[in-house]
Amino acid sequence: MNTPYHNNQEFLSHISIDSVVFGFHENELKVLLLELKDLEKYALPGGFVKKDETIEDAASRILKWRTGLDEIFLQQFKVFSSPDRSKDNPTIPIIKSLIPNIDISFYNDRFISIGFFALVEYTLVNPNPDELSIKCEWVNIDDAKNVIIDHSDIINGALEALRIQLNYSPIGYNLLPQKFTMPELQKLYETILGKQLDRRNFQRKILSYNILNRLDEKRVGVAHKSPYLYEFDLENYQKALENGLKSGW
Amino acid sequence: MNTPYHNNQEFLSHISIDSVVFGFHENELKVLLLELKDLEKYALPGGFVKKDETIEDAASRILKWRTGLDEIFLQQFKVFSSPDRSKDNPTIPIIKSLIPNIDISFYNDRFISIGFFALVEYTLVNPNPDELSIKCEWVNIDDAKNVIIDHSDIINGALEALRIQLNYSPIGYNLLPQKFTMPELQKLYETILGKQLDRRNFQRKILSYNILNRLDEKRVGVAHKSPYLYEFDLENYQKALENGLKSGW
DNA sequence: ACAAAAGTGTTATGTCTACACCCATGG
DNA sequence: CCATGGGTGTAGACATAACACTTTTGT
Repeated sequence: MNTPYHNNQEFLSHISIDSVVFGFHENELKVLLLELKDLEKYALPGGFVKKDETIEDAASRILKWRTGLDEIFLQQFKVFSSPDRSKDNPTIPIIKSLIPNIDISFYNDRFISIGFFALVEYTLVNPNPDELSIKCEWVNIDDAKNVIIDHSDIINGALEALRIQLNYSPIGYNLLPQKFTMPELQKLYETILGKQLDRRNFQRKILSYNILNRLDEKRVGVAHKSPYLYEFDLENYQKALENGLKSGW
Repeated sequence: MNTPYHNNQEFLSHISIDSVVFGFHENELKVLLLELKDLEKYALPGGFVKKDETIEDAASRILKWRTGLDEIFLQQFKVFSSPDRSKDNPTIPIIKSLIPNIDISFYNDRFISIGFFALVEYTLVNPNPDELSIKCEWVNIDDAKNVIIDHSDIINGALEALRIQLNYSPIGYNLLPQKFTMPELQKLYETILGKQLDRRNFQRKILSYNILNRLDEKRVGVAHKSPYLYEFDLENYQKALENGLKSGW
């Protein structure tokens, strides 16, 4: 079988992409990580840029392979370029042992990595490991610690970018299932921000954007009072994206 | 004389840097552009990344060469990667004609460009052209039109990033001389944002950040009532940078 | 019936907006 | 002395923060 790692001559040298894929499940913010073979370390899903595609197309292609999803919300947020990051990359021995005849010089070069973050609906993802990894799985963001190279910096940078993004666009649409409750949306915000928010003030503020429709349905089978279900009002949601949520200056 | 264009084997292939250097003068927002030889086109100051430096160091080195300034406020904001951007790069013929024996294949490769924006104090800059350009000069941002490749996109992206930055940090420090008046600071904000602001509300908001000291001096020799001079309170300014200006959520 | 969570409302506080007035300066 | 811009203040609209009561559900 041909994998991306064989055909390194179709990629641009020195440039890689690493994506922090965020998902939300059971009130926890998760990140998609690969567990590498023979190491007890994790890595971000990443890859390289083909000679005729944009970095956005590359990130999209890579994540389609990892998650099965088309049309992922993706955003570049920072380039990571420390010269040290290319030293002692623990995936190189794995590649060498798995593909003995490979031209390893491509991987031994210095790489500058473009960081993307992605927002996906947890339940739609089919995590798919590659030949370097034993598994691809969701990890709670607080537990995403034992990672290679500077991937910890990349994760932190992505979270920071996500927090800023929260002030400019209504993030929930990409992370939640179609129907969701107000407390679920609030938990999402609280988890991203890492702080508690007032229930009533949160609801008022979110509703003031006019991007949610309350349905005539409630979440049943849950303990205590049944909360209403909401969905995003796509038309107003698009408008809100164009105008931006905050004025600032 | 040896210039960067000769020694292309010391650079990473496929990766370039383009910087949008903002300055503020006579109530206008300016951008530093190079006028290319034999073309009636302008280009952003840019360059390549050495094999052992970060992109931030590269951007800093390149701008030191162009402006004479150390310690420039610099921030990466976006990577530009359209495959088309490497076709018909009008600087390649110039390089070829100026340096006949050069290995042009480096420049003929596809380049992905990392966009930075820089904020500098206009009066401190000594614009310095390179061998490809007849001059390096300040151009009003509205007149920065006749530029090569996608440099127009890069300028627009930088301006957008600067506008967002305005909500997170007090920009004026890097763009204004040490002493300045409130109307000057306001004009800077108005120019960046492209809209008028209320004089009194602006002053109140800026002062509420507690990052300015009003001096016992006024600008003299100017028509009408003499405005007070202000300077940044560096201690509080640093604090404000750490905490961020806006809470948002 | 009770505990726990959800729906809804109120009040105080602060921030933003839109103005009006007086003052100083150069012409 | 006057036109122009700068310094300062204030009232209303609006947003935010803090908090209380009622309702619904599963147990």
